[in-house]
Amino acid sequence: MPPRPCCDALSTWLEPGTLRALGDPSRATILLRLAGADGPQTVGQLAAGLPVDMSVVSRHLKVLRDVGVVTAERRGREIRHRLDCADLVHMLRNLADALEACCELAPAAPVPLAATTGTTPTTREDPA
Amino acid sequence: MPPRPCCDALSTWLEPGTLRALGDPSRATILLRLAGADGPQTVGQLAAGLPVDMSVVSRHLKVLRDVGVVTAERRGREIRHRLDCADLVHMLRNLADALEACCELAPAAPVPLAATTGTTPTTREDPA
DNA sequence: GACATCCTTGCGTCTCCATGCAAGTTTCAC
DNA sequence: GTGAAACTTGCATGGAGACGCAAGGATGTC
Repeated sequence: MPPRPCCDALSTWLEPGTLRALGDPSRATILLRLAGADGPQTVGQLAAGLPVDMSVVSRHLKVLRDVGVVTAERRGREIRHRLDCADLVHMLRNLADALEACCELAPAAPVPLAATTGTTPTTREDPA
Repeated sequence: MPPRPCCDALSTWLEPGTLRALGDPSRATILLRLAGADGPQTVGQLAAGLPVDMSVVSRHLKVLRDVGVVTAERRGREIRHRLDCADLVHMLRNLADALEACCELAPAAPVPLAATTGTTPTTREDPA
């Protein structure tokens, strides 16, 4: 089978490393706290609200830094962490686009007639 | 700290289970093959091009079905698998939007004016 | 019915990783 | 210098999961 353009894009943007980093519940909680905080957070601040040791939080933050989702800046004794969403948002949107393109090209059943895949099933709905 | 709207959305769309399912290299390969194929693929077809046992592919497909990324349809002896991107694309886009909103609200540097690092900020209503 | 094909599941193994504790490193205060 | 605070890292442990093999359904063919 010839390679498809959508497949190239998909292989580019489907990054198991980044997705796995986001796929851990503890790291997801840390991301949520970083997102909900009023500014950069220290390791101690993040660990204070979590039921795990500070060393665990430190290691999770390293994983998140390694995939570029979090950046850190030394400030005296403290190290202030903040979300760095730009690359991640870019990746997620490109991944979504690539998936959508692939699914539009490969419908469920082999199209028997000129059945256009007209309905774009992008149900936009957000929580309250 | 008070919850922010973007944080609510983020906690809604940051699904560790789905992200973890996508975060395995073998499963990513399976997804790529499903995306690049010309139509629904059987377990045997998918396993044929992978260096793992068919039972492994079968289990990976079950994981992908459980998170709604892949659907299966029995066809005689065979079970035809295909990508089911709609929900995943929806999730990825909402996750990207939520992340972007959070990062716009929490810039790198803390707010200079009248924002002492105390418990001052109570639910700043965001423009977005 | 018997048999083959396609796939799933039970089981044992092995690797990875999340975690906690303790020790080490870096920075600031004195 | 000494000491404290804020993190990081080394080490051990427990659990989850990825894998292969073999046995067990499910379905079609004869």
